[in-house]
Amino acid sequence: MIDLKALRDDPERFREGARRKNTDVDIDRLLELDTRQRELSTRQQELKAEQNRLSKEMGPQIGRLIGQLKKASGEQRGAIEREVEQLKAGPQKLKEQIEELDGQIAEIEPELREILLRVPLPPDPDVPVGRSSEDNVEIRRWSSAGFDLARLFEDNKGFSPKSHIELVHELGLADFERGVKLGGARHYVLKGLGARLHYAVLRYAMDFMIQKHGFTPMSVPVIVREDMMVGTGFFPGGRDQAYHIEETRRGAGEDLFLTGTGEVSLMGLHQGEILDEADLPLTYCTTSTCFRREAGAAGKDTAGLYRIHQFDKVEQVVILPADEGESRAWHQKMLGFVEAFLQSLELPYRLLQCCTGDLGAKNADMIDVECWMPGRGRSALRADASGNDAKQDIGSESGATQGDIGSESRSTLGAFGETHSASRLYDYQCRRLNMRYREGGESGKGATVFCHSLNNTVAASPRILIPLLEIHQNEDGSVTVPGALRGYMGGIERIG
RNA sequence: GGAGAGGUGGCAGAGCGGUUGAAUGCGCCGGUCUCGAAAACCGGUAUGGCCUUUUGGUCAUCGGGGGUUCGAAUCCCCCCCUCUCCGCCA
Repeated sequence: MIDLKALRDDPERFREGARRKNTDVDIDRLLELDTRQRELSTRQQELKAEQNRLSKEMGPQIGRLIGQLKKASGEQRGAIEREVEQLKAGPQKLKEQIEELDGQIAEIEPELREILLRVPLPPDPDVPVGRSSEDNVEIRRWSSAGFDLARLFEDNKGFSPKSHIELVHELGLADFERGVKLGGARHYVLKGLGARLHYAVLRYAMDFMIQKHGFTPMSVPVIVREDMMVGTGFFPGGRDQAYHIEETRRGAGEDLFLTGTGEVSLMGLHQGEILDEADLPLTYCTTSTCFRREAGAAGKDTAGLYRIHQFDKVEQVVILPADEGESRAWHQKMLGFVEAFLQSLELPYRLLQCCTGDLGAKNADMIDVECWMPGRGRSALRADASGNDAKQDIGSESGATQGDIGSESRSTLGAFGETHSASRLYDYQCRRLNMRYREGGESGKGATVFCHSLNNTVAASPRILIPLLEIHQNEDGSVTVPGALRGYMGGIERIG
């Protein structure tokens, strides 16, 4: 949530921010409602002050009269009762006026709140302006020795690559048919060494963050209250993306939601708390199962492990004092962790500076990491082999960007595919979550300040298995397990 | 799942229709005393909003929401959470 005061002071900054983010939000309406709301509540507040004053006076008087009433007889009673009624009449009028204002305020509040929750955080001035992911700007790319991203996979390795779909079929690592039988479309089963590889990546990613970078591991709920979804900024905008557990429909409890990322619970941990500045920054990581409805993605990436309803993800989150420099520095650090992680797995990747149109409401800045997927961006020719829908063109949807290799050969193209996303949010999330710290430490008298937060993926599997299998495949159809994972695979060096 | 007890300030804990934003203790901050420290004593110590140039004023908040009342931490309703006992169980 943005700071309403800041919006009053400089509405143009937020109008421009929304424009750059390609977001349609009626800021003038918000200002209008805000002004009206403040007028009404100021007036109401004055009435309440008067009411409180009267009440304090009347309390003892009425108490005394009621005492008399008990002892009084017949005629006296009537006189006393009338006196009490008279006393009550004054505040009664105030009460009616207050209630009327209450009604007026209640009328505008939901709309005000709804708009306020949707006003995006303005992007930082150095974020390139653009409309969609097409306008994202590559920052740098990395590739392991012996693999040249400027050349085709074939030219690098001397053979034509298989897609991960073919590989998991042939090596018996996944079972899509039974996944769909169990959970419907976009479900899958990882089996045997496929499952083992999945867990190996997750455990390695977790240890990487804990042991190398001192992050605190957490095991957190994936079922959360609506507050948490709103507080972390996923609602109301992303309501369609979350699975909704409608407990109230069975007449009990409150509705709950399945989280689409560990970020929700990691950030929600300290909701409503005032933290000790000495404890900051808090650095947390978690492995959690993530659930996404993929609403609006019908027909996209229907085959394979790319876009699915359920996956596991190691997520990193940092909560720090409010400081732009710190925020920027940590953003780079968190990206650095991911780069080192991918390099240790010998997975070529690139960093993409997301443009303003691709940021989402809560980010001031966002940098995506995309891994090179040699089997991606290929036409139906190959996908056909796995018995899946032959009409789709896997390379043309958002989230994947065609390699700039310039080859016309459809069977050997390859593409980058998004595997990580590093967000910098300033106080947008912490303001919603009411998560603060006291300046100058625990015993200080400093003001309470909203924390800043950042988050980034460490590894999301099975999506990360796509480059892992495709990059490390061998000509004989086997896949070499990168050295970093062997310890988590019982020493297995090669699959198949 | 059944029965009961409870949720109050940083913590513990009183209050159970009016003068209570809230006793008291602990903690914390400042001061007195002291060469210094401790002890003792004195004073201070919630969060948010709105109005105000400063000073200050005012409203809201006693798990959350709604209601009764001139007036609610206190009464009523719904929900959430915690604890105890019984039952069941990974």
